[in-house]
Amino acid sequence: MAGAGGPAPTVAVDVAVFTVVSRALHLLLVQVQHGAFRGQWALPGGRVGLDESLDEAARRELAAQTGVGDVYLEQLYTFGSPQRDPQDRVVSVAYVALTPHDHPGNTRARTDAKKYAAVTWRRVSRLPPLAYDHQAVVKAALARLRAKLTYTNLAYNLLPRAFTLGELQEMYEAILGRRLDRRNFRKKIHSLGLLRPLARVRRGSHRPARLHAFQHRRPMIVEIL
Amino acid sequence: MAGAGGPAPTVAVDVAVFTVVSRALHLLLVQVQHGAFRGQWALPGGRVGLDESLDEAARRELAAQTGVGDVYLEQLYTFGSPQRDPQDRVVSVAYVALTPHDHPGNTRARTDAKKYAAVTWRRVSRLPPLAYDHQAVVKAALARLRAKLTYTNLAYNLLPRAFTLGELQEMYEAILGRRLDRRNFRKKIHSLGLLRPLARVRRGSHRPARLHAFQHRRPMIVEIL
DNA sequence: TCAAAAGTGTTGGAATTACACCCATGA
DNA sequence: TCATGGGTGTAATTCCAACACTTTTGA
Repeated sequence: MAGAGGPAPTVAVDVAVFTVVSRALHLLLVQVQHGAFRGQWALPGGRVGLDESLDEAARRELAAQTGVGDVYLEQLYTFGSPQRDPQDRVVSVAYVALTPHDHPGNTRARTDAKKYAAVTWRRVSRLPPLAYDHQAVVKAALARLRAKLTYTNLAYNLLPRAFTLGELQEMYEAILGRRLDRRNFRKKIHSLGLLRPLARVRRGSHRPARLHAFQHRRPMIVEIL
Repeated sequence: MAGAGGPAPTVAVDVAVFTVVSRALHLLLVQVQHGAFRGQWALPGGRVGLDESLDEAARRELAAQTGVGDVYLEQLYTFGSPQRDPQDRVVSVAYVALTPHDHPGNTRARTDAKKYAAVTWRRVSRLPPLAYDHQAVVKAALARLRAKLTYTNLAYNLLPRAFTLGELQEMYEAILGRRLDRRNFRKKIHSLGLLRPLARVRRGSHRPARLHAFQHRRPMIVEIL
């Protein structure tokens, strides 16, 4: 608990960043540059510095490796099996992060093509093999995401400012992996008073849909489903 | 993520062990032996070794410092603020542990008086000031415990093998901090089929109460309250 | 006029809450 | 006999799940 000791594990962070693109949940991956897993895909992350908190380290590594900033960030679980990294002993604090697809912070990962060549968004349903124990991390992150969507308003971190009720429902269906009854869904959302109808509508080759925004853009405990 | 680097935080574990003694929730504390917090009370814990997992480190430190073994153990959260330990940078993986009051593993903490002089069970409602950021750890541990009691059968880790329905209800009331309706509580517990009535009864200066045991002594997701 | 998504209520069943009296024992 | 906790059922309410048709627009 105090004083300097013998050999010790090092501390890293790994971040599972999710977003919803065209009705499908996507995960942000980077290509490993060094070591035994070189060339494989992995979660962005890296060593924790001496003078930064774990959250700060997660944000720093995420921005440095992918250009994605200003995400919702939540600590998930700490993975510390001695065998998880074959080279040396790394204890990794895993994070879940959420960001809207159209957010300026994450489009950078696509536009600055040279700098972020080894960065990609992949559909969660079609992930490549992942380095380290990152498949287990992603599995835990998905479970957390699914659970928290049902009893919090975290959805606001995945959608743009304005959206239709249909888009909100599609997002829930994409993440939870099941269909929801449209009438019951809207009834519930309305009764919770989470949303504010906007003046604008979204047009398409069908009846225009009213746009809505979240009343509050901060985490709240709300029983949604 | 790979290779050896510069100065790095060290990794420790801290364990918040709860039990229920005479209708009150208790927490296991140890006296700090070295450093700035010497003499103050703290959660048992210590450095993680190179060749052990985090769970193993938690069990090892718990047993070494308090003699308490064979507990239910669950990772809680990782605390990594640079200022949490004034001496050096320690990232601490916090655990919640549960054990029945009459369990052999924890009575050792009381009987081997010499070896475990600096170990004590304290009522959660009357905790002394704690070293490091352990007050925050305990707060998070309590929140986790309260939440999980309502949707899992973890209660079996806090009660002896055989108990009355009244004792089970008292345990819930002690931890959740609110009274429960006796008839509704029993109805719910019975309908879930979690318990097995035993032949024996508990006697007192009142009508004897039937003893029960948990049907399964392993973690299960069950909506209890 | 057609296709496509938006919008809207009701009903039956299930689950939850509130609530009061008698029972068996030891002192 | 009294004090103490053990044991039980019902009615009202709330919550949840199932279900279909009309509307508005662009093509």
